Order: sequence, then structure tokens, then C-alpha cells
Amino acid sequence: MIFSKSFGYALRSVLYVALVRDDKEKTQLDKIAVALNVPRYFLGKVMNRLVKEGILDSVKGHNGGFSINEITLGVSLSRIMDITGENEQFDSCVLRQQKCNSTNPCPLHRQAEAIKQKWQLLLSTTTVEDLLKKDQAGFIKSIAAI
Amino acid sequence: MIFSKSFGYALRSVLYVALVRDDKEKTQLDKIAVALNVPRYFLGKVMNRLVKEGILDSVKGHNGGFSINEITLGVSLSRIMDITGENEQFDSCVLRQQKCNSTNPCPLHRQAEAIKQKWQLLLSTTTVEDLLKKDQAGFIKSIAAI
DNA sequence: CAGTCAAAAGACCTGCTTGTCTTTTAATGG
DNA sequence: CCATTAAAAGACAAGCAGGTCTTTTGACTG
Repeated sequence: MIFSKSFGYALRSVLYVALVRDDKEKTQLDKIAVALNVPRYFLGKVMNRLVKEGILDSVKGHNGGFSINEITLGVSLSRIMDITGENEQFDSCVLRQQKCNSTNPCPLHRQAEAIKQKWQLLLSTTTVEDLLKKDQAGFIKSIAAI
Repeated sequence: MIFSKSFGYALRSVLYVALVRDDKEKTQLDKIAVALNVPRYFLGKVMNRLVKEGILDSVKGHNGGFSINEITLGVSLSRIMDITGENEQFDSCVLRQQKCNSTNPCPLHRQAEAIKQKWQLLLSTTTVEDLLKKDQAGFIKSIAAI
């Protein structure tokens, strides 16, 4: 399992916006891109999809920027994956055979299925809030890591 | 975890060549490509790498083709991954952060690390022979599945 | 040793993800 | 109501995986 850059940017951005929400309410794209060390314009498009899907709010112009809303903290990682188009990872065979299922398994089907299920459980039950709370583990400082 | 097409083709081809070795000793690229329903020329390059790395033998010309050798059956899946360039999957962060490790973990580091280790154990300890033996499970018919 | 057969090598194309830059749209503050 | 600010939208380019086709190399066979 390795996620797309889009997904990584999306998740880290949501966490970042949620984290800095205290100071000023809104966070600008420029600030996020710098903090996360991520390409600005590309990130803009990712953010845009998050806004369209209601995961974040945005305001244009003076004092504009991105902010969390009522649903942000409850959003699951799977939901973000949907938005960044990640889910073929689970729909398709590890070996990328077109026809692969329990009655017609690829050589790694059973083993892969077991591990896939672990991921799916993790991703569907973990929310943005969960990740923020769990930060006792200390990853927040590294969201913005180079 | 989702493998490249190259890896899927490589693994299935090795298994296929090992399986049909009884009839005639050598198996032609054309036959493999048809049986596995895989693009012929692209497969040719994958096979080529396997031969260069010693995983399979090949002979050109009349009655040429691919065949297994002394080491084929003992080859681990990790070894095949090396050859098809898969191992960045394990070297790099799930979220594709450049700097991500246990002291500076990304938001999914720990969970991903646990699952990665399962894969690595599986892939480093499973050999081509293991997969062939385990075929009681009945996946061989599906190597060639459409 | 000439013809044939099959792998190897190399040129080229396509689509997708990622990344960059410019222009447009919409807020807000003076 | 105009200037400024920041997101949205759109055009464009690079890089890579995957795929196709043609030419070259080398082995066997009659």
C-alpha cells in the first residue's frame, strides 16, 4: 500500500488546517504549501476538491483561506481516499489480474486479501479527529517535515 | 500494497514456465503471452530482465525459449520485486513524505509500518516453489485468467 | 553454410500523475 | 466603487509506467 501524492497532501493539509484553526480561523494556501513543503498550485487543486466535497470550507479574497467545518473532524480516511481517487487499490487484484476472486484467485490472493482487510478497517474507522487526538505519539510536528 | 504490472507479469510467467516444463523443456514468449493474456512485447522485456538476473534461462533461435534453472524454484518473491523495481514501496513513506521515520513519523507511520512488516515477511520467505506447492488452493488455473 | 526461428535491443507512442504558470472570479476594506 | 487579496479555473509541460512495432543478434537445422 502506497498512497498517491494527492492523498498525502490532502490528509496532511486537512490536519494542518484543523491544527492551526485557533489563531485566526482561516489558513491560506500559501501558508499551507510552505508549511508542508508541497507544490503550491498542485496543492490548490487538491484543496479545491476537498472544498467541493464539503470536507473543508474556503473563502476567496481579503482574509480568505481555508477552514474546517462541522463535518471535517468526523471525516474518515476512506472518505478522503474516495476524493483523491485511491480506491482502485482495494478494488483491484494485487497482481493486477483482471479476473481475480476467491473462486479464481491469483497466486497471492488470500494473503493479500487478509492484509487489505486490515487496511480497509483502519481507513474506514479512523477519522481526522482520531489522528489529531492520537498526536501524543508526536507526528504533528512532522506533517510539515521536509 | 499494489504491485506494478511488471511484477505481476514476472511472477506469473515464472510460475507458468515452471509448470509447463515437463512437455518440452522450453516455453516460447508467444505461448506465455497468449496463456497469460499479457502484452507480448512488453512481456519480452520483463522476461529479459529475469534472464539477465539468472532467474530463468533463455535460448534464441530454433527450439529456443525460456526455461527454469537450478535457482528458479528457490527464488523469493522479494527477489523478483528487486528485479522489477518494486522496493521503493517499502523504502518510502505511505504518504510519500520525504522525511518519515520512527522519530519523525507521518500520521500513518506506525500503522503502515506494522502492515509493511507483514508483507515483507511474506515476500521474503515465500519462494516460487512454495507457491507451486501450495497450488492445492487452486490458483494455477487462474495465472492465465483473463 | 544458408534459411529460419525466437529472443534481445531499440525507437517510439500513449495515458496518467504531478507540477507550473496565467487568467478569472469573488470577497473585503478603504 | 475601486483596489487588493486569495481561491478557482484553465492551459500547458515533464516524467514515468505501460504498451507497440521494427531491427538486430544468435542459435539450430536441413
